[in-house]
Formats: sequence, C-alpha cells, structure tokens
Amino acid sequence: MATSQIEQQVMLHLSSAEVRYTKGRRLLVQALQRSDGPRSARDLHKDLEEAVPLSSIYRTLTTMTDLGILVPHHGTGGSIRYELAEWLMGHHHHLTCRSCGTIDDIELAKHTESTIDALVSAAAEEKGFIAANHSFEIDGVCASCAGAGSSAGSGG
Amino acid sequence: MATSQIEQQVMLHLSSAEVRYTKGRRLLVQALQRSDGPRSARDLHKDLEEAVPLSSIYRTLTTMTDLGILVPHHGTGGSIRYELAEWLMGHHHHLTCRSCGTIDDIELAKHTESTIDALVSAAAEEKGFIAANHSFEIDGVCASCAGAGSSAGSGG
DNA sequence: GGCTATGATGAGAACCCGTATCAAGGTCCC
DNA sequence: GGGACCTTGATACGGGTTCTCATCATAGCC
Repeated sequence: MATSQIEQQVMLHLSSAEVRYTKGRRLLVQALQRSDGPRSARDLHKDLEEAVPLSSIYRTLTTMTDLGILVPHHGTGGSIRYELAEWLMGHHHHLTCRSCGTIDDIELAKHTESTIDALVSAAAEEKGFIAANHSFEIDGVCASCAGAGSSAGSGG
Repeated sequence: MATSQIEQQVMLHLSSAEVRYTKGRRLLVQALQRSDGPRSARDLHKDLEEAVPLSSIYRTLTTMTDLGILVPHHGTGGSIRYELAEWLMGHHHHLTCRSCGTIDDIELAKHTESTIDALVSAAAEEKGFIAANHSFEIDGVCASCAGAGSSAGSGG
C-alpha cells in the first residue's frame, strides 16, 4: 500500500514519541484522511466496518490528540469529532450545515486569515486576554440542502 | 419586581408561542442574564441554589432553545453551555481560557464585525454555502491566569 | 369563586458517550 | 526463543442528558 505524505509525517511523529504505528492506528488515520471534516468515534467505528473496537478507537483518538496529531471539536450532537491537526491538513475552518448537520472544511485566503487574526487578537488584548488560537464555525445551509429546498425558518 | 427589558422580550416571545413564563423559567432567564458567559445546566442548578431541579432546568433549556431564546454552546468539558440568544444580548464572541476554563463574552467593533462577516460570507459562497451566522471561539489565557503566572504546558 | 382541561413540574430511571481497568496478544530487543 | 513492554479488546464505571409519569399550577369558562 502506498503510504501517503500525511501518513509518513504521522509515522515520524509517533516514532519520535516512541509510540507504535499499529494497524488500528493506521486505519484510523486513513479514515480521517478520507474525510471532508471532523469525525466522531462512532463515525469512525462505522467507517472501519467495526474492524476496530470502539474502545480502541477512543484510546487511539486520545493518544493522538495528546501527541498533537489530532484535534478535537466539540460540536453539536453531543459527541466529540476529531480531525487531523493543522500542521498535517493546513489551517482551515468549518462550515456547519444547520439543515443536515454536515461539517465541511473551508480554507480562507492567507490575507483573509491574517486580517481576521489581527482583528481578533487586538480585541482580545483589550481584555487582557492572550489569544493563542481561534476557531471559526460558520453556521448556515450547505449547497445540497439549499438546492433541495429552503425550509429553515429561524426567528431573528 | 422590576422586570428587565430582556425579560419583557422573553415574555413576549413565550406568549406568542403560547408557552407560559413560569417561576422556574423566570429564575433561569434571570440567572443567565447575570452571567458573563454561557452556563451549563449544572452551573445554573447551583446558581439557583437547587431551587429548580436539574430535570426542570434541562427541560426549560431545551424549550427555550427550540424557541430561539437560548443558544447552546458545545465546548470542552462534555457539557453544553447555554446563553441568551443574540437578539437579546447582542452579537458577541467568546474568549475561552485554556487554563481555568472560564468563558468570557467579547464584543467586536461594528466595522470589525462587518469586515469579518464579508470575508467569511465570500469564502463560504465559493463552496455554495449560505452563511447565516458565525461563531468565533478565541482560545488563550485570560488576564488573571496570565498574571498569576504562566505554567500551562500544553503540547502543540 | 369553583370546576375542568391543559401545560408544567419534580423525582427517578434510562440512555448515551467517553474513560478506566485488566487480562491477553504482539512487537522489539537481547 | 525468551522476556519486557506496549497495545489491544471486552467490560465496568461515571457523568451528562433525556425520558417517563404521577402530581401540581395555571388559564379559561361558567
């Protein structure tokens, strides 16, 4: 099997932490690579056709999060969704469809990012807050739901 | 009892939905009004000195969320935190302290908001996504934790 | 003011997600 | 090949949230 660039980086990262890149962990990373957005433990369990037990998935997710390979997202639905960290996938944000719940990745242009970053850091500093990172969740209706027919009526 | 502007709006909203503004609901809205940021069901339970049972709090939170009076925030810690919706409290964002976990509200200047809004909407539209709202979670260290001494060692 | 229908409450059980535990299996090093 | 250590897999456990149902309160009507 051809090992992807990302997998190689993960392997390096794991080996430098003296953690093995086992079959279960490999499958999980591959499943996350195939995803367009963050996935929950249960999602991954299904994706892998239950070849990897839930307990192992949870453990692997925790291990890789501790190592900075994965990043958790506490979104709607009550479950934590994980995705590959920014140093593997690049800095990006999320589009959450309020109709179907899909979470899609979106990348902003470099200058857009830096503009937002500057604005936000300045605002945070006014409160004596040292901003380390920002996460941006854009809420709306995705292309397929918008096309299927807009029926989302929200007060406001 | 002096009824605040916000409570009056909540009352109107509830009555138009033919939902009663009972004592428990009133206490909950008042507790949320006093807060600087979103609160979990357990927080509110304590705030109200357990005068309102947890099950009632959960039910009220759900009811008011459905009616658009409250907004849920799924953050770290595994619990959902609620706050009054933007049409009651104004548009704002959150500063989350990675040291003490406090969530504080922050308002950006009007022109900053509109700048961000324009940038985000444009990026979302490229993907056929209709942006309705954006939520901005700024992650870092709050003033008191930064002053107390930086000892937060997190891998990343 | 009393009666009735309906909504809301309160207490607990049930449910789901995620974590901790522990014996068994694999892998690496000698 | 043998031992030490890491990892796995199955299960028990804990916390947060939802569900259920009998009881209570309120609004509407007379």
